[in-house]
Amino acid sequence: MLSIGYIRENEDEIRKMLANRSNNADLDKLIELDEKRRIFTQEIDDFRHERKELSKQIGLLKKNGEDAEKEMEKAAELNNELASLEEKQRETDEEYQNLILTFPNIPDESVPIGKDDSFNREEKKWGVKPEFTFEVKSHDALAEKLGIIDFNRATKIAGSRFATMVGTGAKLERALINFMLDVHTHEHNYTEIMPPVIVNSKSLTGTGQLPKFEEDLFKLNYRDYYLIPTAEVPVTNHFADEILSEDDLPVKFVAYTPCFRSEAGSYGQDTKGLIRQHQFNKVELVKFAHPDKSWQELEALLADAEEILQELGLHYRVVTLSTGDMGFASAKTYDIEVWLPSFNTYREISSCSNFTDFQARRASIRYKDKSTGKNNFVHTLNGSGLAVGRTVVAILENYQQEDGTVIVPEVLRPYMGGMDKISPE
RNA sequence: GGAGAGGUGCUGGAGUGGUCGAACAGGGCUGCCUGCUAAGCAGUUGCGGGGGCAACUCCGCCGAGGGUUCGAAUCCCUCCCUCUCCGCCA
Repeated sequence: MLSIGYIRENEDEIRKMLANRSNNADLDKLIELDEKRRIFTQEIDDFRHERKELSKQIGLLKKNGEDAEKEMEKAAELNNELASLEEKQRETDEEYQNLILTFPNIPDESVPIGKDDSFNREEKKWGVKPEFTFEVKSHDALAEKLGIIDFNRATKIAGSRFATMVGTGAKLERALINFMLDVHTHEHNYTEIMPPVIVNSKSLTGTGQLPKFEEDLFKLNYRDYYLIPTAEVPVTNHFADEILSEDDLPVKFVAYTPCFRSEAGSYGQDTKGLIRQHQFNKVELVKFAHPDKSWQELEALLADAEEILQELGLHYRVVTLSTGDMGFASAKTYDIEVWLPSFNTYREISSCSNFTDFQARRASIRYKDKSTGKNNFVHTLNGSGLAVGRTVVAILENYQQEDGTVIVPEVLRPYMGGMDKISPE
């Protein structure tokens, strides 16, 4: 959420920002509602003040055994007027709240301006594209031949966009999770946490998935419950409605969770294989940072995610998402895209963002400034470190051999009982 | 799921209709004192919002939302959460 004070004072900048993001949030309406809301608030405050004074008088009069009829009538009249004002304010306020929640975060100046992903800026490449002397197979073809992923049975028991990992496939998935968690906890000093994977709508509003993106979520038919689309939701909300000590910043968490996405609106895209699933595993990095430090924390976060790919020996590039391609809550997003030979392109495997105070404001996550004693909003950041399913895809495709076997990257072998090659089960 | 108890400020804990944003204690902060530590003395100490250049001032907040009343932390209703016992269960 943006600060209404900032919006009021920087109307032109906000208008330009919305255009850059191709967002049609109604700024004029917001400003109008804000003014209305403040006028109502003022009037209601005045009425309440008057009523308070009257009530005090009534109390005193009654105590002295005097007649307070006149005052009580006056107070009842006041209450009538108050009630109608309060009703109007309630409506205005609700409309205002609903509207301001649909305003996206302001992109950082370093973000390229453009309407879609063609305006994303490539920042760097790491490693080299693997060369193949034979025709490469797609990961799903390889996995089926090896008998390590069963797509058909997953479809039978759940539906499309699900997969069952079998034998070495399941072991590879688990090895990757453990490897990633170990690197981030032991080498990068993140604290591992395992949060609920079901959350309420308040949490989803806090991180920005609601109210605008409800159709992307799986809503449970029980209470106000949703399956998480990413660990960002429960982990960022870990400190919702709390005030942290300045000395505790930055707080760094790493969480492994399954993630659930409806993938509404992606019909026909990536229908084959593991790329786009309703359920997938992800190791997520989340930081709560001091506002003065969040940009350097973003660079560090990106480096932490990159290291996983480097240790796995996977070729990738880093791009900065353009204003039109970046997420609603983000001020700046780096995508790490891994090379996938069968697609002959780079595909997103991690997304690292600085949300500045946008989520902190929605979820009310603050820290107490030591020098001023004031409470300020922290900055929140997160990034995949990494999406596990897509890492499996990248390993299968990049390490495939002509005979259909797959070499296990060295760093994973200790996690796979020493296995150095995946052969047919 | 059943029976009972309870949710108050950083913490403990008073407060059952009127001047209570809330006694008291602890903690924190600031002075004084002090060889160090501890103790002592005095003061201070919640969050959000509106108005004002400012000193300041006004409104809201005692789990959440409704209701009764001139007036609610206090009374009533609904919900959420916590604790104890029982049932069930991994």
